[in-house]
Amino acid sequence: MSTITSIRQMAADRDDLVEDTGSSIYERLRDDIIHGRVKANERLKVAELASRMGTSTNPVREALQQLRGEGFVIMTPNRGARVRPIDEEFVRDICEIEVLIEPALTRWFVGIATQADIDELERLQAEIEALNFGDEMKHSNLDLQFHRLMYDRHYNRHAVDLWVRHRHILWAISRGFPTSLSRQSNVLDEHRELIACIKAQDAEGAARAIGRHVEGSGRHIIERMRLGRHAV
Amino acid sequence: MSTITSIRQMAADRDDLVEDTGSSIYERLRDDIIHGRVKANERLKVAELASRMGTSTNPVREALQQLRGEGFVIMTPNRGARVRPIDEEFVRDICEIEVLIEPALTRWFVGIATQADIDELERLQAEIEALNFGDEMKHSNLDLQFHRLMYDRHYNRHAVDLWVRHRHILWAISRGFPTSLSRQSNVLDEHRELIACIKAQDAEGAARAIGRHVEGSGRHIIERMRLGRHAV
DNA sequence: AACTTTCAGATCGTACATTCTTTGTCAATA
DNA sequence: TATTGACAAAGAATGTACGATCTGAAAGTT
Repeated sequence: MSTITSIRQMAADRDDLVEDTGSSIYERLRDDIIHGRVKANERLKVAELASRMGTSTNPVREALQQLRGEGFVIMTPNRGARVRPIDEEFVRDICEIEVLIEPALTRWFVGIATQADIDELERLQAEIEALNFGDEMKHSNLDLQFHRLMYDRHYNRHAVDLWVRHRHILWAISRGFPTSLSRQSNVLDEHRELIACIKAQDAEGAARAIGRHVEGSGRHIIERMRLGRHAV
Repeated sequence: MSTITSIRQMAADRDDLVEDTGSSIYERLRDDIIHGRVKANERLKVAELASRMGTSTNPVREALQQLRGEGFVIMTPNRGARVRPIDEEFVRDICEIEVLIEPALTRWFVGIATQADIDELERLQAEIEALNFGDEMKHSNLDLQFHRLMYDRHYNRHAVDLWVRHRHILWAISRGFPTSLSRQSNVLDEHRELIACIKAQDAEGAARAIGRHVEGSGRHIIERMRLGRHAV
């Protein structure tokens, strides 16, 4: 037993110098694409990436295939992979889809919400307001919990998965961007209105509120992208 | 060398009875999953698949990664891939998403449609009616052209890609299933109503029509799945 | 009975071979 | 002389083979 753990430890130590923070090749590549560290439509050469990542070509190839499945790279036969541009259009497209999906998920939630759910939403909202955008990471987590509480029990797993993926992407893009004061107050307002509608069993109102929420969030991200072009 | 070719030949011969029409490994795997030829949650072993496909393991691995990106298989580290169940729920989930997306795409199309577009739609519709569901493949192609004409120029490439993917999946599932007479007439009616709304510049009406179209199509596929559970 | 050891089966990583694309050079022609 | 075409060689993607590592379960040991 001790031998096994020591071997594992050695492997971990050996990789520390290449800074392998548990992040897989897939995640590193995706992050590079989302944050624009690789230019749009740039060609991704397997051998080059492999040497950069400190591995052989196979893991890179598989990561690229996965990214292709998710639409982050575009592959043409015998001609390799190119990065799909992650620009304002991309964000707008995703947000427009979410403007369609999230209201539907929310409408359904209004029908099944219990008092306990509402209490939990208000508790999270109170925590968010108390934090007041002090810690980006914590806020993001609370916000995630807030929306997850509404969507996680939905029967349409496919739609929820889509939402999760889109949220990951948007979060990765907007990470590091500061949230404007105006957007901050809007976020709080929209959450409060959402809770009020759920309390009043007003499904349509809740749907409209979440629609505005998503749209405002998207607009804010796009504005930030236009300003600070990757303040990594 | 001759040994290798003979081995390949053997593998090819063995698979000829499963019809190897030059289709890629990815497509074959995806087809197997969509058509339920591999059971839900079944484990997919690369070596086994490789020999079945008559190739080495690497192409299979990459195909699996791509399928993972698209959500058809679920992979856990060092533990391989499992099949994501493709059942009525899956179809319902996809259709519900399309019920949200396609009306939005259609609404936009009404705003940019030219007389030439309408003429082309009517031409395609006339062809569809003339064919009258005689040739499944031809009908599918015409129907694809019909909807593609409306969606292809949309600015939201992400939404259109999603539509294309979903349509491929649904088509793969419903291939081989006969279309009931009632559904046939409904399809024609819905197309006609759609064209009428576009002519009249009635965006909302067109959106409602396409919504009913998608919903009816989904319902029909699910009914067929319930009936012919193994008409492979 | 619980824990450890062992081993087969499968995944993951590396190295190499093959095939296709692309690029650059050189000669032939207008 | 400039342009085009063929052709060779480099570059890169795809496929094959094999070794290393991990998992799961069945054996044996205390």
